Amino acid sequence: MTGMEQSERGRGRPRDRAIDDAALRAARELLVEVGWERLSMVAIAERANVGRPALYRRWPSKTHLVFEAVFAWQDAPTPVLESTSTREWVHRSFAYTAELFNRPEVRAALPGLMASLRDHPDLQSALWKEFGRPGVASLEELLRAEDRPAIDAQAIMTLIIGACMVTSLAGGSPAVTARLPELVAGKEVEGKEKGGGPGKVPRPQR
Amino acid sequence: MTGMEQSERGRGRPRDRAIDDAALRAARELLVEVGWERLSMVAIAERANVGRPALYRRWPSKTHLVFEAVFAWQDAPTPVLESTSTREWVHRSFAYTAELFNRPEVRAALPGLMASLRDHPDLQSALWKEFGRPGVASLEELLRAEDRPAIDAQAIMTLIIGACMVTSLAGGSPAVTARLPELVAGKEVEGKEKGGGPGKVPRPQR
Amino acid sequence: MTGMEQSERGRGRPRDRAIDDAALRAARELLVEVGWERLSMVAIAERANVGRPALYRRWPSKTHLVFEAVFAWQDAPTPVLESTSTREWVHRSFAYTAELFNRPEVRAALPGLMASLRDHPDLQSALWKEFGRPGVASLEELLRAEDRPAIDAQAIMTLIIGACMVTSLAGGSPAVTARLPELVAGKEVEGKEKGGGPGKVPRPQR
Amino acid sequence: MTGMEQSERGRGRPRDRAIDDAALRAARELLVEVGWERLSMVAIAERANVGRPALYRRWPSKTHLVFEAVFAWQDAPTPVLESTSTREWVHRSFAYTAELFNRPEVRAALPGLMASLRDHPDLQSALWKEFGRPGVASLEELLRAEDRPAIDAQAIMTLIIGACMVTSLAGGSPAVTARLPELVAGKEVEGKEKGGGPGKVPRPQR
DNA sequence: TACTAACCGAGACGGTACGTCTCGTCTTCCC
DNA sequence: GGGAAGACGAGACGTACCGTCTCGGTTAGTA
Repeated sequence: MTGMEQSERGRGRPRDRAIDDAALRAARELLVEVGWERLSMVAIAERANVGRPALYRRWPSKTHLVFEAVFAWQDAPTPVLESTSTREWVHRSFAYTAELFNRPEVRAALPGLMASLRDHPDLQSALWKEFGRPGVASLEELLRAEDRPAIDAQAIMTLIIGACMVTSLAGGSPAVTARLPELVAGKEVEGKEKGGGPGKVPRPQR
Repeated sequence: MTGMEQSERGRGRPRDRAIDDAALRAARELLVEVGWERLSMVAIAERANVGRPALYRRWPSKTHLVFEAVFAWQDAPTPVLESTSTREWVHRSFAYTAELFNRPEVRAALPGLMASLRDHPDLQSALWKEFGRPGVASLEELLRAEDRPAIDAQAIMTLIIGACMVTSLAGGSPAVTARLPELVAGKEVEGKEKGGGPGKVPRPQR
Repeated sequence: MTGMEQSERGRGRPRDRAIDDAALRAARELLVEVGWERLSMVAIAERANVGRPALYRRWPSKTHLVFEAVFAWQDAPTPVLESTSTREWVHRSFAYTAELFNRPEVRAALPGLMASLRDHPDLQSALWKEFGRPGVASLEELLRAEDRPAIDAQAIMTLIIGACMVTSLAGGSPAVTARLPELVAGKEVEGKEKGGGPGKVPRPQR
Repeated sequence: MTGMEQSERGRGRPRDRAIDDAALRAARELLVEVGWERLSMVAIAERANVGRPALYRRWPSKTHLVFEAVFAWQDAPTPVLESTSTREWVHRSFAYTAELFNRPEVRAALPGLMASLRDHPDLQSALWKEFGRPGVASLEELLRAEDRPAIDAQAIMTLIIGACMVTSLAGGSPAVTARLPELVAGKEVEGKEKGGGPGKVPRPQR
């Protein structure tokens, strides 16, 4: 925030912000339409009505562009789930996470995200802190109130995210998907189940 | 007809199984060395001392080849886990799956493979049929013996695979990893959920 | 053992002569249909209902097969042209040669023939002796009778063959083609032309 | 008509003419060294230090490239022969064409080129238009001045090209070759065939 | 107002992988 | 042993994309 931006900025024609937006938008659209593998820079440039060098002036590679397109676009940062029990928390979290991972743009971006997670351990910890933290904190409280170890919070989160990821990427019958929350919520399966609450076993449809 | 279907089998020179093995081995090695992105069919063919057409005769695309290479269904088709209870089955399956997903070649291939799954629906169903099937069958029996719905078998498999995938790619502390099997196996298996304990009534927190 | 002919001839199954014929016929047909460049052994084998190895057992390469197909199939060796003047001889020879070079199988085979002529000087002299000799001899007589050098016989032959070759391979309007014999016959263009004899300018037909 | 057609020219990076030259030169060299059959686009690209796409950007096929390479229309587009009579024109044209068809690269390429002509009709017409056209126009003038039909221009060109092609590929004694121009030029050119002159009876030369 | 640096689209460049094709050989079963 | 089927290594084909580089032309801000 010093005065650097003056000598950096004013020389020559400034970059057209509209190109950034058009490119990112085009990348998101194409990601959904053709997938990560068949996404090409030339296609992005054409859809955005932009020259290819304009893209490379802004992002050093296709990967960088797509990553910004997907992740610098968070309209709603992980809502904190208000719940009164672990069971409820798990069901709500499952619903939210499943919806998130089944958005077409997330489905398209997931593999790339995972590849970068694997290759950049710093992103791994960042992910857990940023993405998981708020929800996990509230879950930990619930667990403590139920005399269960706080470490289960992250484990439950892992199960939920993993299951939603697999379902999103490799498919999975609705009957199976419907059983997942109950299995993770676990425990009082027979204790409270009777009353037809949220734990009611959904009818398999196929 | 005269039984022509018999003569259909032995016609022409049979394929050399050694080529299958050499190609799969080369794919695994290269996957670890250069990663999915820079893995090419010509490199596989060269390392395996094999012509490129011989590869395309066996696998319709790079994805199919790598898919088979990393999951190696041929020599050890997902060992059937002999267990006496759901709990034991889950623990064993977790151990096996975690080991599988932490092999370097699987870690290298997984994201790219998942990106390609979108374009190869046949692999999507193959994943479930070939990979999960044998173990799931034995699990279903155990579940039936414990009066639990058979559909849980696939759901449990989903939880295990998903959790191992997340752990493999996004990291995860050993303390968390160690809790996963227990959470999936559930607690009521042997003690039938004694009483009082954590299962009683969830107290509202906040 | 007794006679050598036994060990040479009688061992194993004798080759099927019908395969030779079918292959050569298929090669000729395909040559006409798709041309020398796109002619492939697999196509010949398929059309002849024959395995590819059976072809390689008989001919060491595609070139050998096609050459035999084209040249071991001469049904009528260069007819000797009986004429009473150089002019008449030239016109008749042009008609015959043009017809020959416009046969589809000759058009298809010509380039290959020329390539082998270029590469095998012995074929060159053989060609002139076998193909040109009979006609050239009669032309030399006619020339001598008209007080022209005998060497012109070969030169005239060269002009006729060359012109027909160019016309056959690269096309050429009928109006042009029709003028060729007159130009080669030369000389008495205005002297004897009047009487509407064979020198009359043919009408272009298309 | 606002002059937009002007701005059409300079768009994008202009093609590097040095690449055209390097590719054509490489094609000529390789043609002489390995022949038409074993000439490959990749070999041309390598020798010319050029990417393969750069070749396909310029020529739609190997045939087109070699066609241009051997006839080299670009730097010396069939020199117009300035002559004062048909006779002189024919002699000069024979000399030029004979030299052209005896260049090693032309001898190497001709048969393969002719085989490919069948599949590339555009080259067939190009051959007549680009190769024969300029000279034929000047010849037509000469013919008109001598009261001969203009159509003979193309016919004479056909005779010259054909004779040179045959001589180049199938050989031919020098004595025969030397007579060719005289036969095509005809004798009546200057003396109008009347009597005595050189047109009377051709003296045997050698 | 004029200069000038950085932008812009179009498109050529070298490099490289793709998946297909054909060649000539080799290998297996069947006759 | 001949014959058909078909796999094999080698390698060319033509296409697509990557990331870089020229082009000629535009668009600010500074002089």
